[in-house]
Amino acid sequence: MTTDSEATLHCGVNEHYRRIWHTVKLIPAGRVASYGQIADLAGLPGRARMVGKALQAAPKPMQLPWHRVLRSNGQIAFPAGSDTAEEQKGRLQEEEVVVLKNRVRLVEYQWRPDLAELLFGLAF
DNA sequence: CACATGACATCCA
DNA sequence: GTGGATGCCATGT
Repeated sequence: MTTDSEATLHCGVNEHYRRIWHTVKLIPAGRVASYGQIADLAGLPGRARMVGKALQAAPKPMQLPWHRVLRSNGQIAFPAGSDTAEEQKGRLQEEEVVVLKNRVRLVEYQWRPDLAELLFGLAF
C-alpha cells in the first residue's frame, strides 16, 4: 500500500467525514441546518455534496441527528413520500418542528449558533 | 483514464 | 413559482 490509498486515508476523506459528523451532532433538537451550512461550519466551504456523502456513509450506531439536515430551501432531500422522507418528517415532528409539503420554514427553525456554541463544539 | 451519479448550492432567465 | 447551467468532489462503472 503505497500511494494514494494511504494518502487518501491520512489527509483525506475520513478526516473530513469526522468533522462533518461532529458538526452535525452540534445541531440542537428542534432546530435544523442546511447541507451547505454544515459544510461551512465543518471548514469545507462549497462542499455541501460531501455532507450528503458523509451522512450516507455514517455508521448507524453513531446515532447522528441526520434528520436535522435539510436543503438550503428547507426541503427534505429525499423524494416526498419515500420511506426515508417519512422517517425524517416523523423525527422532526417529534421535536416540534413543523413539516409541510416535505418542507420546513427555515426562518423559524434554522439553527443559528452563536460564537460560544461554536467554540465549545468545534474546539475538539 | 473517461464518464456518470448524487442525502447540494448559487445564479440567472 | 419553475427550470437550466455551473461549480463542487467522492464513488462506482
